[in-house]
Amino acid sequence: MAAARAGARVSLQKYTYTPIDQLKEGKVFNVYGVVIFFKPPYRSKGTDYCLLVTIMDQSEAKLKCMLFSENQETLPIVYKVGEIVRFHRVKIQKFNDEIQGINSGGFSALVFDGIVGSPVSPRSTSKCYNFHPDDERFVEVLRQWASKHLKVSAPQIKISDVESVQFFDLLCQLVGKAEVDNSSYLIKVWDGTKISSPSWNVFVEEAALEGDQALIHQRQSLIIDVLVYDNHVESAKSLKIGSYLLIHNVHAKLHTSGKENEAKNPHMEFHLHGGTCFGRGITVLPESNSDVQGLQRLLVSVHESLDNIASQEIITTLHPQLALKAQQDWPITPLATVLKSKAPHKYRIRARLKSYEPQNLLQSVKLHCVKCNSLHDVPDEDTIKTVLQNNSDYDSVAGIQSTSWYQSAVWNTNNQQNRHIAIHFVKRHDILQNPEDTLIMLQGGTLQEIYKLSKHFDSIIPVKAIQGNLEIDISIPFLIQGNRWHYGCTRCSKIKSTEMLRSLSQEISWNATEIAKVLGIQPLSHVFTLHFTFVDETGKLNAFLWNYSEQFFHISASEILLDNKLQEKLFNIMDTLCPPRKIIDKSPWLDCCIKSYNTTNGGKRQICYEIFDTEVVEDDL
DNA sequence: GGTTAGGGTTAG
Repeated sequence: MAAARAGARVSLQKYTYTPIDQLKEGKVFNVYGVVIFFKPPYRSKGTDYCLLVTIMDQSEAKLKCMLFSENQETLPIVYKVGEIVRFHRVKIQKFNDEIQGINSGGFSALVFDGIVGSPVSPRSTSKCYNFHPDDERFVEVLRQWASKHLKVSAPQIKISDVESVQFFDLLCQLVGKAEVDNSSYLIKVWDGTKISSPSWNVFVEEAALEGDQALIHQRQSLIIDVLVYDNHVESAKSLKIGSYLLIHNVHAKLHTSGKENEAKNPHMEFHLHGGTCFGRGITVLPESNSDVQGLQRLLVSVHESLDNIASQEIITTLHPQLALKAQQDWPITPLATVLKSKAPHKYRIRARLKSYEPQNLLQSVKLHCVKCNSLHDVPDEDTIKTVLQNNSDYDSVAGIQSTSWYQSAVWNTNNQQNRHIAIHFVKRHDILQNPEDTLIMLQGGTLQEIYKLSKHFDSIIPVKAIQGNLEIDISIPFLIQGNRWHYGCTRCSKIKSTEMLRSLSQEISWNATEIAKVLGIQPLSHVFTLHFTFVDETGKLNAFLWNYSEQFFHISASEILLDNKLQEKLFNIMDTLCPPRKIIDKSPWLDCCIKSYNTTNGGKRQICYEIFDTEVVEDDL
C-alpha cells in the first residue's frame, strides 16, 4: 500500500524466521508463509474481530493463525489466497492436536501480493514496521516456491462465467444497496460483464434503494443483485456506493421454481449466505489495488460503449407490455432523469401507474374556464335541486304570457301542492318546431322533470322570472342538451337577458356556443382532472392528466356524468392501467408523453408534469 | 488481562 509506505518508518533490525515445521508449542516465533486459506475479518462473540489465516511455507507444513483485534482495521490486510504474509511474534499453542498461531503482545504483520516478480510492497496497518533487504528476497523466494508447488490462485470468475460455478469470489463495484429485512440486505454490483442467463431482481421499495437510480437503470442488464444474510448485513450496510469489493464465496443458484409457469423461466440468484464458511464475507479493496485498476479500466470502457447504445433498446425488450401509447419515435427517459432535469421539457416515459387520485373517478370531472383558467366542481344534484326549488314561484308562473318569439304553456302538477311549471317554446322562423328540434325555456321545473324533458326536447334553458323578465341562473346549467349539461363561468360571464335568444331564431340549429355567446355566458368545458403517480426502476413521478384527458380516454367528459356505459368504460380503463390489487409487478407498463412546466405554489417555485399526446390502447380493454 | 474461534458451504 503506497499510502502506508509513504508514512512508514522503516528499521533495519534483523529478524530470524522459523520454518513452520519447526515451530514449538508455548513459544513465540517470527514466520513467513503463503496464504492458502483465510476468512476476512468477522465479529466474534467476544469483544474482538477475528481473522483466520492459514499459511504454508517451503517446509510444506501448515499453520493456522487466529488473529484477534478490537479494531477491524488493525488486523492484517489479506485480500486473497496466494499472498505472502510475514508475522512477527506469533504465539504457538496447541488445539485439537494441532499447533496454531495466535497474535500476542507485540504482534505485527506485513502482507505482500503473491505475483512473481511484482514489486515487494508491504501492506501494513501500523505506520512503523521493520523492513530489511532480506525481506525482499524472502518474499520473492516464497512467491516462486508457491507458483511451482501450490495451486492457490483460483481463476478470477467474472459475472459472465457464473453458470459454470456455484461458489466463487467476485471482484466488482458497488452501484446500489438497500435494506430488505433484519436478516438480509441487498447489494447491486457489476463487473462490466453480462450474465448469460436471466438473473433475479430483488424487490425493494425504490425509496429504500441507495445509489444513482438513473445509472442503475441504464446498466440494468449488467448489474446483479446479491442478497447478503445475517452477519454480512452489518458489513454491507457500511459499504460506500462506488467502492470496489471482493465478495467471497458468493453462491450462484439457478432458481427453477416448482410452479409450472415459472419453471420455463429459470433465473440466477446470488446469495452471500450467513456464517463464515469458506471465508464468506466482503472485503473492500482500495483503488490502488492492481486488480481494482484492471476492473476500473474495463468499467470505463463498458460505460462509454453503453452511453452509445440506445438505452431505449434495452428498455423495450425489458417491458414489452403496453397499455398506453405515446409518441413512438421519442426516446424513453427514466423518471430519475426527468426529475433531475429543468423545465420546460417534453419526454416519453415508460413506467407503471402506482396510484391515482381521485379514487372516485366521477369526482375527476371538473369544469374549466379557458378565459380565467379556473377549475370548478360540477354542481351536484342536491345543489341544482335547491336552486330550481328557489326559482319556482307560483305568482310569476301564473302571469305568463306568450310573446312573438316563444309560445308559453303552464301546467299545474296534480300530485304536488299547487305547483306550476311553465314551458316557453322558442319559435324558429316564427314557427313552432317538432320537440326534437325545439329549444324550450323551463320555468319552475324540478330536476326530475328536466331529465324527462331533455329526452324529448333538443335544448332546455332553465329560467326564473324576475320582474316579469325570464332570466338565467348561472349556478346551474344554462343549457341542457341531452346528456350534455352546459355550465357558465360565474366569474367571466356577463349575463344578458333571454330576449337575446331572439337573434338566434333564424338559425338552423340550437348551437351551444352561439347560445352562450348571445346570453353573455363564458362557457365552461368539462375535463377529467386526474393525478397519476408513476414509478419505474429509477424513481417516482407525479403527473396531471386534464387538458388531454378526453383524447387519453376516448371518452367525452361532458357526457360521462349521465352515461352509465361511459362510466363503466372509464372504470375499466383505470382498472387496467392500475390493477386494484396493488401488486405493482402485475401492473402493465405504460408509455406516456409528459411535459414539465414551472409553477409557483405558495411563493415556492416547483416543477409540475402534465400528460399529453397519450392514449389508451383499446385492444387491451 | 482474558475471551472470542478454532476453515470444509445455505438451504433465505
